[in-house]
Amino acid sequence: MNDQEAMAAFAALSNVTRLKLLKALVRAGPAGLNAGALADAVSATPSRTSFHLAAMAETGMITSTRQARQIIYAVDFARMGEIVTYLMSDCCADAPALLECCAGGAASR
Amino acid sequence: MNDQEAMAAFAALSNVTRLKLLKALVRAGPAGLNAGALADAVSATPSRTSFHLAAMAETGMITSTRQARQIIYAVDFARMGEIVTYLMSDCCADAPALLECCAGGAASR
DNA sequence: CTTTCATTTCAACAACGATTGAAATATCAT
DNA sequence: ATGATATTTCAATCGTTGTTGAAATGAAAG
Repeated sequence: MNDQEAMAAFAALSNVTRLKLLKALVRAGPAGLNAGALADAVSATPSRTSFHLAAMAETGMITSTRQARQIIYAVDFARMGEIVTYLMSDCCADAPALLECCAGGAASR
Repeated sequence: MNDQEAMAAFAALSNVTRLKLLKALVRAGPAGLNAGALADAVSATPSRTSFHLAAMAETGMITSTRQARQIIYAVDFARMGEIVTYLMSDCCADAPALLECCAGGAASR
């Protein structure tokens, strides 16, 4: 994960529709959801949903696989991990004050 | 940290100049750096630098304090921690696959 | 092979973000 | 006060991103 990839990932996270899509996909887990269901979940038109899903897939954050007539999207958790890691180490140089939030923070709440 | 604040933070991270500024400020640590030094560090005009610093300060990512003629900027590490935490828990629901990157990942590399 | 369903692509337009250079503000020294 | 330094603000411009609805693609069913 280089700076450019990371920036693209952050850009993907800075839009309401895309953030909602990610949350819906996280909730769905590895099984994923099809485009139509996602459009419903985030109350967006098919075209708008497709546009944003394509943007997210471009960053590697999510994957897409065709299943008959539908296209199933799912979170790539490994890739999401890379993004968090980038933010912690590459970007913030493993600042001690930041590592705390991880040690006792996210995991335990 | 709510969704809107988080999105603003991610937007702040999705621009080369701002990412460079953050990295420079992380390197500088709690002492921070003045606007001029930051402009030099990231090879940007004063006006451009000021514009982006204001955007970053708006998100709470950095703080600014006047010291005589200069304005010193510094990373708010607690706030950065909140951003990481948001990404891990609020956004990704503490997905097990993600927590790994934190447990053995960022801290040890 | 036509119809139906699911999704994407496209073109047009509106909204937003970034860059530039010049002018304004703030602080200190003479 | 005047001048010098540090930084911000402003208006103009430009490129990028988001939205819309209509048309195109792809896959299955009759």
